[in-house]
Amino acid sequence: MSRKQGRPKMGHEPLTRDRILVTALDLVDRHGMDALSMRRLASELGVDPMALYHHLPSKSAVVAGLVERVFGEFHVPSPQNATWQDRVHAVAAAYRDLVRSHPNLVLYLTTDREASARGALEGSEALYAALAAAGLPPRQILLAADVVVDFVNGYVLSDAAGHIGESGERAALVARLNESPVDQFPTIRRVVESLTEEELRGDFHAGLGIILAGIQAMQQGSAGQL
Amino acid sequence: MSRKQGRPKMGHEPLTRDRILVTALDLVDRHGMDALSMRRLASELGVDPMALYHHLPSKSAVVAGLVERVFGEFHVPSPQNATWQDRVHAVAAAYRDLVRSHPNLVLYLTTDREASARGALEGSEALYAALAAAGLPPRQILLAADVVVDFVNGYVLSDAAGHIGESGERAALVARLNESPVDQFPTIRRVVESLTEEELRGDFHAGLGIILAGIQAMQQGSAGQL
DNA sequence: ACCTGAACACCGTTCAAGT
DNA sequence: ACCTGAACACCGTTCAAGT
Repeated sequence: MSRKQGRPKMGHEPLTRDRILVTALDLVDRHGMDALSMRRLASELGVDPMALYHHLPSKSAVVAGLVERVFGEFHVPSPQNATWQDRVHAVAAAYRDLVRSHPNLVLYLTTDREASARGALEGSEALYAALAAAGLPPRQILLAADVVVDFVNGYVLSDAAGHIGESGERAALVARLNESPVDQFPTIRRVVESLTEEELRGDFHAGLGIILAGIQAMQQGSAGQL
Repeated sequence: MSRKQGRPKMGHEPLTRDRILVTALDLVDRHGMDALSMRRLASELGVDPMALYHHLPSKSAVVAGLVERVFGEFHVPSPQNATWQDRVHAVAAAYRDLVRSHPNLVLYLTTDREASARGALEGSEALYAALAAAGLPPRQILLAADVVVDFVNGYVLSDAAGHIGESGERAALVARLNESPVDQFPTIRRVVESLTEEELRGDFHAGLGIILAGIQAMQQGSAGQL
């Protein structure tokens, strides 16, 4: 009688928005965004596709719900006795790890402002507070925070794209480099050839460190003008 | 007899990969990614949907072709008598403008390494050369370039998302801030309330300036260690 | 070689109907 | 109130057939 394998669930537990989103997130984590369809999601829940529409108005609402849920898991660290630099590193790393835990959702996590706003506020507050502790005036806090956020979003996007496509971070670029005439792109060639595999890897905290040094330079520059 | 309005084209000019991509890019620029389907693209060209498959193997090949085409238009500026900082600003701004000219494609432009690799090489060479001119050793060139690239990608993504969704850059965040209890997010509140509308806007070159200051600090720090 | 048309296996969503 | 089932207007892609 059972049309599907071992699932003991008989469809008894009531369908809820939450149960739908949990299943959808699992589906996306396991099989990617392309696997997320209302029909497949419904069949995963053992339910008629149209039943979903009583809890979520559309597919895009499902995706927004996923982003919201994931950002709900974003618990911002606030290390004690830490420099403002360490606090920025901690928030940024927590965000990077959050996105890494759902790499198939990265495009939506970094892009859907509306759905991520609630969770993003907590991260922003921690970031702004760290920059305020560094002694920056409001306008510089805003500028500095934007740089950090844009960098981190760019990083996680490139990080996740590397995981989704099988090629390592720089593989596609190096492949094209090797296809090109040897007299082209001399600087890239020199850099790539003088570094080991290990040194070619990106470094999140090193990159962030450059930005924090720049923030410090900006702050000291403007303090000098006072 | 004519089923469509005014189009004088009779389907005479032969279907080519290039003609397909030009039409596809126009479709995406005008109506967004969702409007790009093989069937609609074919009807735009006055042709049977399956005709497309003789020139491009799949829809994803069409999208990759678009990315490739757009990056083909990426002509990297190399200003004369410019500081290395100005050269980085120029390359970054050219890339930003390129993406801005096709905002509906931003997700694919920033994400599809494979299709963008050819065009990205020219930008990278200019960037690496500028950083080499700044006196950085290879490993630092790589790290610094990654920071610049990740920042710029994060920026254009957020910039384009602002244009696609109608809300201005920070609108969603401020909206949620106003919905929240007034004792929450004190630092964000203080920053947002002390700035004018104008000062709340992001600033691409200011952000990039912070990063360049950080690069300079890193370089001087390591030079001091020699 | 290039284009067509029917067909297959999917989509998201609306609407009327069931309990 | 919540779920169902048929139906509509789409998809991408395969395959056999036309010229």
